[in-house]
Amino acid sequence: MSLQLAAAAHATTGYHAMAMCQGLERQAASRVVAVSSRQVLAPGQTLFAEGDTTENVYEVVSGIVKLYKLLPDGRRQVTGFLSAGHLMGLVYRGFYVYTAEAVTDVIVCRYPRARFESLIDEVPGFARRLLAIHSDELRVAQDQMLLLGRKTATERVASFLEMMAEMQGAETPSDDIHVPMSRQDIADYLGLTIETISRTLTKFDADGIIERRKCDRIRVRNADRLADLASGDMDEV
Amino acid sequence: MSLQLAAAAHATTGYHAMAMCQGLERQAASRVVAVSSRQVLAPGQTLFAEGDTTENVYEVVSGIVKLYKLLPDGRRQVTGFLSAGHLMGLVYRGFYVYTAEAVTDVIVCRYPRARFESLIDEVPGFARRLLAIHSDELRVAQDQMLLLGRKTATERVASFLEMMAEMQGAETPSDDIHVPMSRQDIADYLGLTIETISRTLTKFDADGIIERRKCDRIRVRNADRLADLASGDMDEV
DNA sequence: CGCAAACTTGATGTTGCTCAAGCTAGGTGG
DNA sequence: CCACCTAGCTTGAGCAACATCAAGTTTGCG
Repeated sequence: MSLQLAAAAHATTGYHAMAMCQGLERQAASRVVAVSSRQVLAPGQTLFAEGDTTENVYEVVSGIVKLYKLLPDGRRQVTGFLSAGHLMGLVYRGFYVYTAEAVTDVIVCRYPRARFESLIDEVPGFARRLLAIHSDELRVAQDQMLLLGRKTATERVASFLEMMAEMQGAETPSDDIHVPMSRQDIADYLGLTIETISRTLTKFDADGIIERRKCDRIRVRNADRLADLASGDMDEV
Repeated sequence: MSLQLAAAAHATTGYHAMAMCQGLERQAASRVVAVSSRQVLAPGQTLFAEGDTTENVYEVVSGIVKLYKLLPDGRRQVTGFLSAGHLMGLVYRGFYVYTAEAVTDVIVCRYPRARFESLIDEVPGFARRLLAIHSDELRVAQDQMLLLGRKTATERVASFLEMMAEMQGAETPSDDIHVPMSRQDIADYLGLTIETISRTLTKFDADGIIERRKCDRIRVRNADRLADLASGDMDEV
């Protein structure tokens, strides 16, 4: 895809500045956009699977993608939910370490690996940008290890709700947060079971911390309380 | 420190090629080494703490370092044990996200952040090298999430023993593996308690999978069995 | 309206935690 | 050199948090 064509394609979709290009000069950003193309996914569709050779790097343009790993007997760990602006498959070499699957309708931007890699050396500031993205992912991963290793079920669910609120910009704190993923996805993300997720949400509702509108829509009624629970500060109520 | 002085300093210690310089040209590697200096740590000594501003990047030269995060009430999650060649504090900007503490006697190589960062743009191939290191750390973090979220105590301890064996090069598979960290460190790494670690090792010993020599020395007697347990393949014995 | 999938709720079970007591090894001083 | 002391490890008994198993209930879709 030529630079012009790519620019045109993105212009028609109303999508101009890839998150990956944040902080890059106009000329540099153009070169990154030039090697990209778009792909649409329906809910449940797999973008790539754990163990596949890394042929592309992807950026989420819209929607939510879940990443997960499996054990031989089917136990699953969701390692992350990605919203617009996040990268997947940025593995330096070899194989994807997780499966990526669309949770909602998703649009991703695809960068072929070979061309993507050459940009690292050619585009000024691009490597720094990737390092920044990577180090942020690592920070999130560390937090998740703390959650999985040491937090209680209550604290995990509270942390999850905080994350979802933040993911949605959390304009008005009293606004509904949208939870598009299934209870099973949440459970596999938090290292719990669907029943524990359900019961914990019921308890939060009873305690006036949240209000359950529909199963995929939750209103936070006491954000402070939720934050305390999430951080593990609270002497467990 | 001038390039010559740095080279001399490292020559006298018998330490020449930093792991960070793997794959860099001789000239490029020299420039990286030039900004570095060494630091020695006794067991239990803290290199930097979670929340400190990132002033240096460190590379482990010898010994073992543990990284950990704390919850307000003191619960602890060890996010990694690092051996020679691994990097710490490679956060793109801001604050360390974990505390780094020496487990054994440790020598680290220190790179001041400001000078380190300028190398990213100046030294050819350096950024790629850092990306490769980063993406490997991310892979390890994903594996650890799977362990913490979905593996049983038995599987976790087996995974840990495998990791320790690999960390030591695992020349002869029948060799002793050295476990320099305390039971508390292991427990906080695996999201378990010291009692569970102890009991699980006792069980492995009784089952002929390992032989406990001393509390910090373990011989693997049945590596295949251990590998099966670690991967979660086994229908639990 | 009816069906299926997803969610909630309840009763019971099990893994790993807590609490408590011995044991062991390594270091210290008499 | 050896007895003592302490920190860390092991072992045991009971318990709690969360999982499992089993109904119900809601939601969304054809």
